[in-house]
Amino acid sequence: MDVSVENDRAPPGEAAGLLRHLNPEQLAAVTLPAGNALILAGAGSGKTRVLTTRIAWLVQTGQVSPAGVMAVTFTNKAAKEMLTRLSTLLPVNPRGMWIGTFHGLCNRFLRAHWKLAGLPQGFQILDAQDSVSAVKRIVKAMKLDEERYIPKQCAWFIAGAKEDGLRPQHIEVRDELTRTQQAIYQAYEDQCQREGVVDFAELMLRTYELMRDHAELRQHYQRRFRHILVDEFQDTNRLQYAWLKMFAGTDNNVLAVGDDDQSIYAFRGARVGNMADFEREFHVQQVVKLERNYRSFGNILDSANALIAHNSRRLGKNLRTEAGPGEPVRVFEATSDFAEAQWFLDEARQLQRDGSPRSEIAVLYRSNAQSRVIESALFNAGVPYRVYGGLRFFERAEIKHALAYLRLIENPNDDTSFLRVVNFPTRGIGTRTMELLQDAARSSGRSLWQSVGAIAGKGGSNLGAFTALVDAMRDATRGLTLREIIEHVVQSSGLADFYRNEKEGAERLENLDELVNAAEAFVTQEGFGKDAVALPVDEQAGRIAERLPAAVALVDTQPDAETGEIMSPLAAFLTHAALEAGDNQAQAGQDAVQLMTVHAAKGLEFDQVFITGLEEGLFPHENAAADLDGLEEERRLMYVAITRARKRLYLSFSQTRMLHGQTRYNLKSRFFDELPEAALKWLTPKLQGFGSGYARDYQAAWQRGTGLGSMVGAGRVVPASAPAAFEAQARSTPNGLRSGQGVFHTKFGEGVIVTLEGIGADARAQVNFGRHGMKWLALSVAKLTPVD
DNA sequence: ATAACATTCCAGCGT
DNA sequence: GGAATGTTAT
Repeated sequence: MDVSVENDRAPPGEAAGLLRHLNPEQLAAVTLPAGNALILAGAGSGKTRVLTTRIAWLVQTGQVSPAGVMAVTFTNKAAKEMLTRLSTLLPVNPRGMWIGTFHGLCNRFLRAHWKLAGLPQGFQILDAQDSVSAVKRIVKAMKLDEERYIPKQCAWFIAGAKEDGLRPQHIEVRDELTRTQQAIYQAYEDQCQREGVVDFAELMLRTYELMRDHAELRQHYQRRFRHILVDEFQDTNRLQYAWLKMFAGTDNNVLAVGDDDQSIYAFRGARVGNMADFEREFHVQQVVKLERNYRSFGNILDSANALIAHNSRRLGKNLRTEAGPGEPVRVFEATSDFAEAQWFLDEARQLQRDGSPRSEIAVLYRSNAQSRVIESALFNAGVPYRVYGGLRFFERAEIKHALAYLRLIENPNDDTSFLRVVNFPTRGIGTRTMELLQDAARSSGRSLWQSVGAIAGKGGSNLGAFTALVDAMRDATRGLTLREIIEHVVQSSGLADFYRNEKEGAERLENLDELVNAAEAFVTQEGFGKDAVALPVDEQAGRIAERLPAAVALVDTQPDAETGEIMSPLAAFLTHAALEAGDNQAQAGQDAVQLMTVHAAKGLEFDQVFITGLEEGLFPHENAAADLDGLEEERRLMYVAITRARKRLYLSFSQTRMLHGQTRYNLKSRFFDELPEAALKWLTPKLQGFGSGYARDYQAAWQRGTGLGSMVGAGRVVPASAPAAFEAQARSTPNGLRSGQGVFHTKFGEGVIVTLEGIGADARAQVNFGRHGMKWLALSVAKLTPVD
């Protein structure tokens, strides 16, 4: 099925056609001569186009066969987009190439070499949740204090260690804390190995180690992938960089595309420094800068450029456009998060009336919790919207339950899945029984499943029934289609009945139906099985295998004699579910307003973009604003947000906001001071700040309209208790100060009163001074001047 | 063993 | 304002 290179070698004319629409810099990047190269690609400069055209050009000019290409991305979306675009550029089936996310490619690699990697053939992948609960079990089993060794933090520590390429024995033990962390890491690793599961970081590390330790394997892959292209290079971590070196060897060509100004993942180990290291260690001769922006108008770009100029340690890049200044950047100050949402709603409606599709209107925010207020406003107004992020489809509880049964069918030793559903729906297996079982498993070093027999006499009859149930599922589903398997499991597990009787179960039942649909879609997706095992297919057709030393079995797996499948559809689907958490809402196709975090917006663009919640403590986030590195990453995040907009950009902030269930008073973000005044248009009077007229009107309008906020249909309930925030704000004290008031302090500068306490000489105020933090001040001493 | 209730903690981004 | 835990009553 793979087409040989010779047949695809295009006439020169066709290759030239590929290049027709490129600007000079893009053209230079696409047609770079052999060698390693770095492309500094600014936002909206046609980065994906350059990457895909480069691949197509290399193939069409006969410089590489499709099988010799590896292209790595971070997100599934980016990988998919690359595949789609390539298929329009090339007459070749791009399946011969390795195109995917780092983790997806590692999965592919480990599926082919599972034996060599010391994994069971049907190894399963733990997502972040699973990983935390696995650590939790360890901490419990080791009888450690869960307050001190917080499972989430331990999981974070382990992932961090792996991303630095460190195994437990490499952890530097300095004190009791690190000693215990090391022990937890070791126990976690043993447990994963026993259960035949790997977490995300393990996919990367195991692949890296396998390449490092097996010369023949390494040579094979280094001979195969002549051209390696890496997208979003600024987001790579230490391990990914080492991994890349391992695949690249010394003779191959690596094209790294990145933008240091869009590095927003340092918090999870990304090293922008990899770009400089790459330039040095890979002897990069050519650095191409793409600075021509085809996305945004001038005012938007001016804002982005001015903002990011406040960062130090940049590689240096300035976006420019020939599109003219366009609309000014509009700035709005709201009195509350509710008012902010209401204002957005009004603007969005106006934009719609002016002819914009809803899907071209995006609301961006720093953290997921902020979506709720905006959702309420849209929901009450009946405006369709779509939220990205938050709870993803495969992360929903009911879906994870169903997947757990399916995983047990594939691999009964998966203790995480066992624990998830052993008593769900409830079948009379309580904590006492489970403790017995876990003790038995621990002392014998076997899985929970294997230990069921050991405690058979001690009230374990229900346990026996459970394993019998799963065994029966396995028997009953043998030979069925994936769809039938899932339908059967949802029924026979009792999940369907359970949710049918639940009050709020209707939506969960729908999701379970949706799971069946997802499976169906997965199966019909062309060549799903091949995707997981493309390597053997390549080998069968290819020439490369002949050159391989016999010592290394390139592929551990023999295809099923009957079906030719190397992986069962079920196993493949479970892998898919773990690696692609999926979208959270399946309202695909409908024209809807887009809601997402700034992180999720990276790589996307919209005609109209609203960046909301631009307040000190929120954006920049208080956990990041403390040190320079953190602050600079926040600024890059803001840069990413701004550069999403094509035509119009709106920035908004609010004086008050509900957070942790209570009202917080925030100052406007320092980023406003870093934007060019000439590009901005304040919709509310600037500097007059607190309680300005426009904002009040919106507030009043909101209060009039509320209370009617009845929700239609089943689903979430939207609180109608917004005005509470304003009562608190309006409450005055005898000395003339009130909470929510803007004040000036000679030392700390501008701030907002958060709380007032005490009377007379005892009167104290808690004031939020933004970047100077929250202070308690004695009013008899501190000189606070009202600023509005 | 389980359901109903009370309490605590959290809300920072993702493969 | 919600999930996830801990506690109590059946």
